[in-house]
Amino acid sequence: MTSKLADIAEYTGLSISTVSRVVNGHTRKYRISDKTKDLILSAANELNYRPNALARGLRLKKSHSIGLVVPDISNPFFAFVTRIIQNYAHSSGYSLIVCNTDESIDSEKEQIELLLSKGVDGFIIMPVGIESAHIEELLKENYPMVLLDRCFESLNTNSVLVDNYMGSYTATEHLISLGHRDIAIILGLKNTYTTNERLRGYKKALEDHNIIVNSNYIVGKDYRIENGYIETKFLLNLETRPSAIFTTSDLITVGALKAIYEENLKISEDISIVAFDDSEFAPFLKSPLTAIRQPKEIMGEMAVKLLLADINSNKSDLEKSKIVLKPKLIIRESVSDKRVLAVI
Amino acid sequence: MTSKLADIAEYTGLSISTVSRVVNGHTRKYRISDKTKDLILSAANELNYRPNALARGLRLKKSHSIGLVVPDISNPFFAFVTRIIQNYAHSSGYSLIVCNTDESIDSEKEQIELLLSKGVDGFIIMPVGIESAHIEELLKENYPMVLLDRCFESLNTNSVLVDNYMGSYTATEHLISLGHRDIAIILGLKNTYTTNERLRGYKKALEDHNIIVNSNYIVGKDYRIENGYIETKFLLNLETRPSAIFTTSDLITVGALKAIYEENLKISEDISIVAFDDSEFAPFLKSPLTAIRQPKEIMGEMAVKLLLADINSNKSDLEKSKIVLKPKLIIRESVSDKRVLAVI
DNA sequence: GTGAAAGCGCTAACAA
DNA sequence: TTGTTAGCGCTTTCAC
Repeated sequence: MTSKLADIAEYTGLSISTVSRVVNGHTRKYRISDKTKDLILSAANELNYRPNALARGLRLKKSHSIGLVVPDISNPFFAFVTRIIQNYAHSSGYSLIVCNTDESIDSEKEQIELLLSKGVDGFIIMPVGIESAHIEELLKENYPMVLLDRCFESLNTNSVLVDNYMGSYTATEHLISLGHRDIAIILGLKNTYTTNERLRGYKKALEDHNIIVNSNYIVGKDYRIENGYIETKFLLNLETRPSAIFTTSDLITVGALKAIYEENLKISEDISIVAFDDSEFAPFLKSPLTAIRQPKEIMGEMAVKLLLADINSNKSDLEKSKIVLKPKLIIRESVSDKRVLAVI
Repeated sequence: MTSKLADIAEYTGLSISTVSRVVNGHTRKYRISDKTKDLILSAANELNYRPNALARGLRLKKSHSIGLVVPDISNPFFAFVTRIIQNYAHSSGYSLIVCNTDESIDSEKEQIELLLSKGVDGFIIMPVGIESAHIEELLKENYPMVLLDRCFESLNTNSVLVDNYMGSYTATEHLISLGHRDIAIILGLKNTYTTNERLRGYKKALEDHNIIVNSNYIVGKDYRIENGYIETKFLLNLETRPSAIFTTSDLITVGALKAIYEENLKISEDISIVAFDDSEFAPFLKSPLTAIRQPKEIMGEMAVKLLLADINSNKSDLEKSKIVLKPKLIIRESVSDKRVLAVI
């Protein structure tokens, strides 16, 4: 049903090369006559011609597709960013091959290898973050790449990040400013740049306000709902229960909510909460959630922009850009004002 | 840095064909000696061999990738289903090329064309639904395909659906059973199978309980938050305001919530709501949301399963499967019991 | 057991 | 202004 260049060539009595030139719009460059051009174009239409991207990619060593590696595409944050990336990439003529790693480093390596096989022109990676050797490899071989949302301190890569340190500092300081001193933090995946930065911001805010860091209040190990649930359960049953919890990712927040309501506690009244990552639903929760909002659309667009620049630059020694965006505290009602209570 | 078959052939002094046979695991079939096999395998490793999927695909006319066409990947429902599909496809040896249509039929046609160019082995499509000619085309040319979440009455395709009629009937009947008679429905995209079915279920439930259908109460035109917001605003300001609203998709629900709280109304007390599509956040909303839950994981897995069966069947006259799954009503607290109020 | 060679559909350097 | 041809990396038939 679908035809190839040779079919059109035969049909029109012209050569394959001429047909190729016309269907690729190189008519000017090769000074193809209008007659020939029209003939070929209508034949292409007639014969239902569809270019074969595999053949084209093989020949040109360009597939016009980019590989997206994401930890969990069902997580609202990643889902949103993925949509932005898809849209922007598509409008720039690139398709997206999407790979989910489920936060597994082995899966991540495997997926990258696969994408390499598929001949993607570049990568946008939201890495698991606990290991970087395979990313370094990519870097050494000069594959166009940008790291998104998470990066490695030790690696000089293109990256688009949110200022995790600042976001975390702001969130913690907000709590402190409302009189909280017993503040817990539930962290995501250990030993990653993102987690380290968020922890650093938390600690620094406490220290700056002369609050001693309580290691019992620093918990968590990954980004799943269960982690949020378990750690919140733990915190709520501590002898000296914290007055506030800082959840460092949206799925952790869901787990925390689950645990809090299960314990029949009221948010704000009994326990305050501030979340990293804002959600569409945040304003409509029982206790509208005070949250750190990340500029998701900008992150997505910026990542594609950077990647395309990288792809289209021939110099391998192109400067790498590290773009850090500022998150924003959205104050709602999930944090109690302990100062008022003290006065009463 | 990366090598090809010819490099290994040269390195080992063997021929390209032998190398190909070994790296593809056809050693038995061709009775390759163990010595040769080991030699080649270690050379492949040494030289960092990576198969070129483009060349392979060109030769075999199989790309081991499948095209996923989705209306809005940032919508939690689609995001979740996409993750399931990605995981299952990957574990079956297939990559996913993901295309977002933003509910635009033109975009959908374009994306399908593009996927065809890329030589995908099959399609999983969640179609916009207002037009089917391009899908029919695919069908005629015998491309493996399954329609997911939405389908066309007129087309005999593989499809995995939720029983929209029943879900809608159940939701509406639930409202009626609690004494509601003025029930509005906010619909998604017009003239699509899904919307028609949901409307049909709503109407039938009303009719079965001798409630006259009020056309003022049937509103909505697409799946965006704004649609939910605008239509809810409209409904709430009607002279005879409905006592309950049935929102037929999760983004519509978000918009409805926004409008309701903006009008300073209390859910349940002032206005009841039941939603099609359950959300992680639903239990933690100000008014925990009564919702119709769709079996998302099953839908995703089933779609891949069906597609792989289609891909691997050589007979073009393979029976098409239409799988209809049952949704489930999750009762929470967003619907008031009007019967009690009447008694009081 | 292994190799030579054709060809998948396309592009571009070179020729005319 | 158009055509001839080599070759991208791979699989597989046919030959030995």
